[in-house]
Amino acid sequence: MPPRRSAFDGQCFPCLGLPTELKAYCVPHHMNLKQLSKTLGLSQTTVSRALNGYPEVSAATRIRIEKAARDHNYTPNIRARSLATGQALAIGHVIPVATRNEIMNPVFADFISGAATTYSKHGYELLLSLVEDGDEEATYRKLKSRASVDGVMIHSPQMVDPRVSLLKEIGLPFAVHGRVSTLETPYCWLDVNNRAAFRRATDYLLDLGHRRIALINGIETQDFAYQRRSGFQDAMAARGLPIDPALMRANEMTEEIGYRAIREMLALPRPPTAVMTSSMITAIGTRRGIEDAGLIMGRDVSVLTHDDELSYFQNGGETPIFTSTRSSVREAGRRLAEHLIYHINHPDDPPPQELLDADLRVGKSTGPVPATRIAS
Amino acid sequence: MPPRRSAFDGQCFPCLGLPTELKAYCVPHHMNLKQLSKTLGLSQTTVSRALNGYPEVSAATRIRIEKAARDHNYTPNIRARSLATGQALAIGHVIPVATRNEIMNPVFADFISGAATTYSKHGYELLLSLVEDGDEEATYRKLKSRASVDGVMIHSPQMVDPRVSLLKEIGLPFAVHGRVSTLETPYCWLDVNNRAAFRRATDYLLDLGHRRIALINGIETQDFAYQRRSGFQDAMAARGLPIDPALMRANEMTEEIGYRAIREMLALPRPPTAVMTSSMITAIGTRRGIEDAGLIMGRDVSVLTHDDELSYFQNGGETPIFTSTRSSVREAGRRLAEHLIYHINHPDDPPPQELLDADLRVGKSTGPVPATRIAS
DNA sequence: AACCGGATTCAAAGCGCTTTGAAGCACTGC
DNA sequence: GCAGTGCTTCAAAGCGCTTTGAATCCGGTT
Repeated sequence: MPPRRSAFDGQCFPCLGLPTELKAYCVPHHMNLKQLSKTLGLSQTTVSRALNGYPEVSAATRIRIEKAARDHNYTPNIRARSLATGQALAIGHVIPVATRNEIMNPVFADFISGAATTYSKHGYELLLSLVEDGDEEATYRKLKSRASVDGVMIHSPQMVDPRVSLLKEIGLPFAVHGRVSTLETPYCWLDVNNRAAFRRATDYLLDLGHRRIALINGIETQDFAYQRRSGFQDAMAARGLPIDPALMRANEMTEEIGYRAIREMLALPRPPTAVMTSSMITAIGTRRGIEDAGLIMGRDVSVLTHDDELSYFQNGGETPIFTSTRSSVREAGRRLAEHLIYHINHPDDPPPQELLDADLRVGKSTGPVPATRIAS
Repeated sequence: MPPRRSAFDGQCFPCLGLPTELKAYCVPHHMNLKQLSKTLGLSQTTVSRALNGYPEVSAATRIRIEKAARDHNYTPNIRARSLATGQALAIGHVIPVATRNEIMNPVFADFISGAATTYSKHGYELLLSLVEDGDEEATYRKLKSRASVDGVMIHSPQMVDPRVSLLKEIGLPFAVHGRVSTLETPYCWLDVNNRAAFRRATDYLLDLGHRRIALINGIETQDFAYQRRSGFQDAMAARGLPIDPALMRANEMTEEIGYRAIREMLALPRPPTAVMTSSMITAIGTRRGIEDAGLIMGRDVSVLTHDDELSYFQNGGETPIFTSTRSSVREAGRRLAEHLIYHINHPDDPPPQELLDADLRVGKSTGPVPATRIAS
């Protein structure tokens, strides 16, 4: 049996701590609309309208109200507002806490900090739900039935992703960071043109004379990883070149994995002359592997990576270290958040979709095939 | 001028998309209390009480109500509830997004996922605010005046931390993960006994015969780092041993920093025989540095680290790799969240405080001073 | 002088829930 | 037969806000 609580009644936290006989002295420190309008000698309607920017308030009154609001440090109680409007003014991010905690994926961190910028610009809050594997569905349902959020953001979409149909079923608006390629129906997404970007990047390496090109990819049930491999394959196929399975990896994108992969590949009878990786972090491991093998990146082995422009893993300054397909994940967060909010507020419009182009940016990590290997 | 919105009126998102003439057919999919009690032929009062576990409901009625709630998938609208109770049922985490984004600090990730467990157990939500440096104060004030949260969690407390007095001033309950040692007044915190742990750990190394012990610490404006250094110094001083400033570092706790630090120290005329680090991540870098120098960890150089039991950086299995002072940061998150919620609901009680003991766990990374160096 | 219409302002209803204070009910004991 | 007593249940008020529909004001017309 939970303890019984009485309503807030205007008392602030410090006052709640006062002995009972003194509580009467607690004048609410936090102005509410009723107080404010009484102070001003106006109705709540007028004050509310003035502060929300509606036109039917005279200029003089508006100025007076705005000043008073500032002076008394008034901010509308968001819970009350959302009850009245039916909007939660919050966006949910549901993160599975598997063995590998998605929350400290640096891509996630940058994306979310971009999205947060947009949220706060529009007065939305960010609700973070960390859930054990398997509780995800229940969490989405609860978010909906409690009316905790107006919509949710979907991270790391898979090739086949059950979340999309679930959310459509329960009627919770959502936006996908990436895409679910297997899906036909329209939904809100923002993605990088991974396939085209990797095709172009592969072409770039091919033009430099490389033929044995390795791909150290992310796990290929993830949509983006699948797309990148397709782009890679497209480019190779277009020139009628075979792909050596020994030069293809699909795994988590850690430094260590990048290191091991390149070490193993360099130990092959016919090692690659160029490597493409799906993440800066893997690329950094790759560089370490190349150096540890006594080779020089950009001369002996070329490295081309996708660069999410993570704030934590900058790709050099003016002259980038790694040649890369480049697209800011933070910017993606900002933009997709705009789309989601638009989608929430315009349910009748077709859901916003956006495909960003990743530009190819040449750095110091790529160069022509070393003369010694041209034969191979 | 913002678009005008009408209240929710029971329509769900898919129905909002229907052409106007069909909207009337939208029976609210999401049961609310009024509907539910009408269905049951009971008053809202009774239903509410039954579901909230109050005693004044007959057993038979309660069972009937609970069944109906389950059948209709009813969950109370959390916004309405919190308006009525005056509780927000949410906890805020305010994270500064500086150049180095705190959000992807693995310690933060584990702590927050521990805390989230507790939150959801108690029906609280987790509100994440990412703020630019300098906007922190404004954010806390806004959280308070909008009544968005019942309390906030303070991460990475500094030796002198302005957040504590700010929160006391605005009357927002808080809990500190760590402590602010300079502070006298009582507040809610949970900390590891860093000083004692590092003193004991140092003693352990001293007992193994080590005399030249290095400390690769976190930035020492952070309270925990200061405490650890104090513990280290205490132990050295207690045996009348001098500390070589060349063996003390205080920096971010990355792998790279650990690597560089040990490489530099091993290049000294009198290199250390043992190293203490403040984080597993630094320790991993240290190990790499030792190996790259052609030495063997645990034989040539001992390494002792603090182990937060991060899910992402496990310290081996049954037989740990690193000897460590050990305390689960995830467990800390769980417990401190309990404390914060208690504190919020019992403002008259003294704020909960807890000091966890970090146990010393012997692994393979430490051993007696190598014979060749005993002389030094 | 009465009337009109646009510009302002307002009182009241309602969002979905909790909680207060009171009422209904079936017994018990006198 | 009636007040007294628990045990259940209820109607209504209120949380702080938005929004509807109506009222008021005021200068300009008729």
